[in-house]
Amino acid sequence: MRSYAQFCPIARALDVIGERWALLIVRELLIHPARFTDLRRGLPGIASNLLTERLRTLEEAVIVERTELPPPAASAVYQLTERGFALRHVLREVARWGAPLLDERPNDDAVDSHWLVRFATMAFRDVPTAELGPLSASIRVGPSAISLFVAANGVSISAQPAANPNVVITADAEHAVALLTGAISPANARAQAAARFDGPGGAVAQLDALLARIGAPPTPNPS
Amino acid sequence: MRSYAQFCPIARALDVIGERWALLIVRELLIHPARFTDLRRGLPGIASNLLTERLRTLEEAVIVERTELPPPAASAVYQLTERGFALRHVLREVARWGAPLLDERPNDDAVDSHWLVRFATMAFRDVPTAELGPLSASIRVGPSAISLFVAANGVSISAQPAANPNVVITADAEHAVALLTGAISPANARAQAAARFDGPGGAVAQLDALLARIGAPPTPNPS
DNA sequence: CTGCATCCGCTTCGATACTG
DNA sequence: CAGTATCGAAGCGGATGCAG
Repeated sequence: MRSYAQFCPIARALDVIGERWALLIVRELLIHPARFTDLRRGLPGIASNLLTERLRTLEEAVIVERTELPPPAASAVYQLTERGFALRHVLREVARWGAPLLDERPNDDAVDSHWLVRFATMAFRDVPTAELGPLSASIRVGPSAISLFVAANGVSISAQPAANPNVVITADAEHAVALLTGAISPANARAQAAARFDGPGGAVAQLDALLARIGAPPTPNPS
Repeated sequence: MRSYAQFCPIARALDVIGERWALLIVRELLIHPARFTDLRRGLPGIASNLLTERLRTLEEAVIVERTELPPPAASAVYQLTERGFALRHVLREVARWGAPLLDERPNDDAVDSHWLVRFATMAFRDVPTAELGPLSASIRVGPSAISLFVAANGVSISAQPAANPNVVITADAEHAVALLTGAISPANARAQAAARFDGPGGAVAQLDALLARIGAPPTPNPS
């Protein structure tokens, strides 16, 4: 990409991550390391040569690392470096900003629940669940729905609908993303009628506790 | 821009703000509304037809608003809508991520202090200064330097060096941006030897108090 | 199958010139 | 000052080919 040639942290950042597809590749790798073909699956429409080129650029920028797997699986895996992983903060804000757009123009793109799985995976990755669960929950956002299974050893996420979830959370995309990125508390979301939690009070309380562990609200600073 | 056609808040956001120059235009407008030519000045290298087209796209996306000024100044001003202003959170994270890049490749782009003025302006825009100041400070980052004038009615920022600043803050770009976006406290920055505050203790304490009002540390959540 | 490289038509960008 | 018009260059998207 042509550089903006400006001595400014934003311009410098965009020199590296401003190219088409670059942030979406990072988005994919934020879930877990992936192979070339896995990435293509998650990025419908990308030309293979472009993916090759982007991966090279991201490797040069020390955002992505290419690792050759040992012989049994003669293949290469791409994963984020620490600097690449730091982009989760950028993507979190991009997602928060973009979520309302999903509610506005809900239905012309291919709809699958992959995006919800992604956010749930990121949200619950390192959240402690001791003393919580076992319980199951479903998150419904328009046509998308995923399942959560909370156990003492962590939260597992599935794109399949759960049989009989203890709690069903229903929200629009904006507030689902806000909940899953810690921008809003469950109580607050309910107070605004922005989310519904259907289920027995005890289970809802447990989910509240779980969601509260995702993180603090966004920085209120004016920068 | 061609749409990613994916039902995902990140992809939808990038459909709108992922085009070349788009976020830099928003960056300019975050300081204050600007006219076409003001924008060109802040975006060296942009072609005039591209700026025209981007402004139109951003207007359609309800990020930018075009306002015709009344007759005396027969001109148009571009300013951010609320949705556009909300992009400050995205740009804050982009800046935090990109700041270390400035320290790595310090010196091949045109260097001016405009970028520091921008961050300081954003940082101190709505910060209360009652009981603080009057005092002056200088922030030095490599070849760039700006001046701060703290008074009871607010903080004014200048790209000119102050004559005899009460305090001189010296830091690398990474930590200067971290300080000005509230990602790190002054005490913490000094403890890491990431920033120096030179001046009498009383004045430094006042600057500490000022910087502490910028905002809380970044959200620690793992999304 | 995975991980590319090459070719080609199309879109977007960038530089410059020009106009109300 | 605030754009529009033009045109070559670069980047993108899709198809295809191919080695390991």
